[in-house]
Amino acid sequence: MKVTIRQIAEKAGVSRGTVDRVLNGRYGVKPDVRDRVLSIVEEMNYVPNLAGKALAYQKKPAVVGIVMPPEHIRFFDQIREGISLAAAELKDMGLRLEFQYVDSTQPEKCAQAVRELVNSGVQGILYASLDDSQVRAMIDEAVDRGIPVVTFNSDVEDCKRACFVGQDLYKSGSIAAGLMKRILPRGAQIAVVLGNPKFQAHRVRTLGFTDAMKAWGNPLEIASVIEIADRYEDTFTHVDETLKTLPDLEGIYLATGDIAACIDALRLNGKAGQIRIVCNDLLPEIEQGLKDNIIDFTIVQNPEQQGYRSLRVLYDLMFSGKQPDAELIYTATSIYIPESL
Amino acid sequence: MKVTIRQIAEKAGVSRGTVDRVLNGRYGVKPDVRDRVLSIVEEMNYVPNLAGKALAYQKKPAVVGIVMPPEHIRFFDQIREGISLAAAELKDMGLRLEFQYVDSTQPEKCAQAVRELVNSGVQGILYASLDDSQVRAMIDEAVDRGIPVVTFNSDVEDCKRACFVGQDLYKSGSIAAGLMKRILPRGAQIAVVLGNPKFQAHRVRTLGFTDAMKAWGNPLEIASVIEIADRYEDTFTHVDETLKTLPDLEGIYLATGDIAACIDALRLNGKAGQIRIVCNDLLPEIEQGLKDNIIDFTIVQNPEQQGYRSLRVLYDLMFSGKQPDAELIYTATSIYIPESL
DNA sequence: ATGAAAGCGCTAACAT
DNA sequence: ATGTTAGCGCTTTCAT
Repeated sequence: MKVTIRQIAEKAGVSRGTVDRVLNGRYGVKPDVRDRVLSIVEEMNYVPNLAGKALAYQKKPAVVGIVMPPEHIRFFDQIREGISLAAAELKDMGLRLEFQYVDSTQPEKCAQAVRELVNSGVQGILYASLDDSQVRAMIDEAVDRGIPVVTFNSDVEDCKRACFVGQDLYKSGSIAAGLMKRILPRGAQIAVVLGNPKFQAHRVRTLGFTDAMKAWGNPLEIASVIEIADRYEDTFTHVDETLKTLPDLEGIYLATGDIAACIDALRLNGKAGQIRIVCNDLLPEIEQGLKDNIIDFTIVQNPEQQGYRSLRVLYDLMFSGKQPDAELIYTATSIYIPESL
Repeated sequence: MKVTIRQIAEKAGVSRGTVDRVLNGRYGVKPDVRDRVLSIVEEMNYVPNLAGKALAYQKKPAVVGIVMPPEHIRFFDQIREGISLAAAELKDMGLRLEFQYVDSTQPEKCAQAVRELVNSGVQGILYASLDDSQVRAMIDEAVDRGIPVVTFNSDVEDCKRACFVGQDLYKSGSIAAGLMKRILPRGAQIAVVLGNPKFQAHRVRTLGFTDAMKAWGNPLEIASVIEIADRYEDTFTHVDETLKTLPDLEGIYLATGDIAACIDALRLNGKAGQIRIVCNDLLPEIEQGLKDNIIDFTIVQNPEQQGYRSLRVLYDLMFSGKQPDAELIYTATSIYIPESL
């Protein structure tokens, strides 16, 4: 049978209330009693019963603050679905979600969102927004105040967050390289649309791609790396120019960037369907591109799983004190073709 | 605030005990009281609180019986991991797992396993074994006795099971076709190793593959379909013979069958790495084949997710009475290349 | 046939 | 500083 606080209390010769105080770090316990209880907890391998906790939390559920981009960012739709699924499963487990939608281009806004959550008394935070020094500082403060933080989809590095749930970006780049190598003849010219080097995701994917190519002795020729291609116009202009400069181009890897712009540039140059395209994620325009046989492969990062797992990991942390299995929890990276839809 | 049995009881002018009896279909409630309670339950949109239920079930947890192949079948390792993960999350939710490992070639043994679980009083069953008339009959009996059954990984069709959690086999075949089409030149000769037509998985995958090819106007020539290739010897002999008969063969799709045998046959014929191979799943020999660049692509069905979701769906069914979202719950079908490992 | 009440493990308000 | 106790929602035993 499982160990309960009652048994701990008996063995320690104190009341259940005291054990509860010790376990939840509340003030008002003599240090020696505290230590005795803790050692017994350790010795008996006590793990709290979640049903019991959940029931006790019914009146005032623990609040999980979630910082993420606003609802019109479609990429986050699937992530939100994953969060909803986990939330539905945890509906009676004593937690309540509080969303903070922030524009992820503004560092202060992001840090401010975390600050507000902390001040409003949340007991756990899920964060998917900008990686910035102000944000890092706020996350560290939250953790110091005993509020666990889990980042998802895009990480905040070098801070005290418990873990990150998201994609292995480097692997994503390597996979793209592997695909290109398989579908193009040796020596073919390709271009890489890096996107914006300020973003870790763009950089690391490109690195994974170029490293893999190098490791294979460069079976393909990376004839152009297009940077600063974030918005439609940038991307269109750059891709259009590249297509004109490099008439023999046979493939494009979009580490990210505006896919619609790339497709439009291809179409305008009469190259749609002729140049092999590998990109990331599964937005509506990418599904269309796959169906139209303009995009050959897209590499997906299981966003629903990212939402689902991050909430579960945080719940475990908050209610069981269970540390995540790893600091970086990667969701499966898989390859989609039109037939996958 | 949530509706509780207490509120139902008040509104119906009965005691909580009576409401409980009605909700759990226990005998000893006058029909008119019963109806009144039920209509109020309906009207107030009552959903049981899982923490409350879980706590009440602590003393004698509900037993989930799991019928699956024995532990030495490595393919099920990942599925077992998924089940374990779900079980860990549900550890305090009032259930206990009871495994029944059966040889999935023997219909009576499989049916018998289900029978024993039912007789031993389990309250839910997870089944992943043979699809057979005896099994179907036993599953129907279980369901008639109020014990929900969920099949996973391989379905049992035309029976009263609540749902199936597993792969979309037809899509898996189409994806294989899509890959072959992309990596081979038009008109190339390929072979399909069907495996054993007795198994639905083998048949349906092959059908998905050939249907897709047909729909595209047969860009590749299916020069040979190898049946009855279950064990090493069969597969080796057939593939070896095919390689000798068709010297121009450029690709092989293994809907299933013994991959090691296929690789050995390729090696002995000096064709390893020259003929493009697409297969299924991620067994150790397939990982090796990918790394050695003998296998080009493998199509994976997310077995861990199958284990995880099937247990969660069954739990919802048992404790919330929540019907699954669909009768067929498909886990993601994704494509792996060596870089995916 | 139905009501009353104890108990599942934990928390928190109240006592001491 | 520590003990006591009343719930949290549901099941189940014991009365009636």
